[in-house]
Amino acid sequence: MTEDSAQTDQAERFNQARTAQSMALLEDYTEMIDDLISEHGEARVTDIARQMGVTHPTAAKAVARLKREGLAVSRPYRGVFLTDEGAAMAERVRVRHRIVVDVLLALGVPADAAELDAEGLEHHVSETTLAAFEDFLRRQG
Amino acid sequence: MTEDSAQTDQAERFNQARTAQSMALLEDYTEMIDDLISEHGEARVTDIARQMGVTHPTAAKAVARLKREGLAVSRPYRGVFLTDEGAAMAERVRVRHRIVVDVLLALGVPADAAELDAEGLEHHVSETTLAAFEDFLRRQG
DNA sequence: TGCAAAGTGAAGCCATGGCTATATGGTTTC
DNA sequence: GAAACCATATAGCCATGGCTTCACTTTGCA
Repeated sequence: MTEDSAQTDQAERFNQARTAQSMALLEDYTEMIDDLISEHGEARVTDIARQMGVTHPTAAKAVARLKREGLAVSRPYRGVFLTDEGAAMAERVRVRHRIVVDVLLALGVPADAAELDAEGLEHHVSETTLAAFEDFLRRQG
Repeated sequence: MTEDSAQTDQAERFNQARTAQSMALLEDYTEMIDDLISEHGEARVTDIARQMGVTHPTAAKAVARLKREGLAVSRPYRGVFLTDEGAAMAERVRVRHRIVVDVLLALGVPADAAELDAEGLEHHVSETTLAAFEDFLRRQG
């Protein structure tokens, strides 16, 4: 019984980690689109692709998925724009990224490594952990 | 130029985060196999599958990949065993997992959330960041 | 105004990591 | 020793996220 639920728990952890990485792409793209719109007033598929380090078709496919999920809208040969939901996600992601980087810096991680690792880490930080991070940063001053 | 290299840098970060997750599976499986051998003297595909929360064929496919990468060996209808390289990886993963959990706990993350998030986070912690984590834990006492 | 370059879209390929279903090899038990 | 049951292997399917190639708009400039 104990052993059984222990196994289930661990399997659930793995499963959760796996599904988290499925969200990661959406989060990265929404944040990138938000960045591009802020900086250049629009987000073209080509720009998204270059910034993400992938080819145009790959970016286009990702945009299609964002549209399917209701996070973005676009018209053929026009730029990509975020829905309210997409913009909210981008904002959440940005805040979380900032917090993760700040925590790493506070722990003594060099700035470049902090930025580098944060890109991978941020998608696996739960709400609970994020809240703890914020508390920690507040205590640190 | 500045803008160009900035783009390249960011794209590289994303690429690195993507390849990191390709290692994640290997790491999880080697660690799991190591655990099973320690506890039960052998690692059967069925056990691996149950522990990882996947079906047997999925686990078998993963084991095939481990063998291809030189991390594990197995003979048909016999258990799976780690090579020296695989065992070294398992050990590294175990140590890193422990450190990540300890850091989260030190930051005030609840124990269950720490374990849960560590499963996803650990694969994105670079050597540099890990070293900083260790220093931090030493300073904390 | 028209044409070339650049951006976009569509189709089709590959690898990975899931799954189900089916066949076959081991083991245990009677 | 044979049968039944469990473990393993194999085959084939799906979705995702990369890629290349090719066709078609847009756009900008001569």
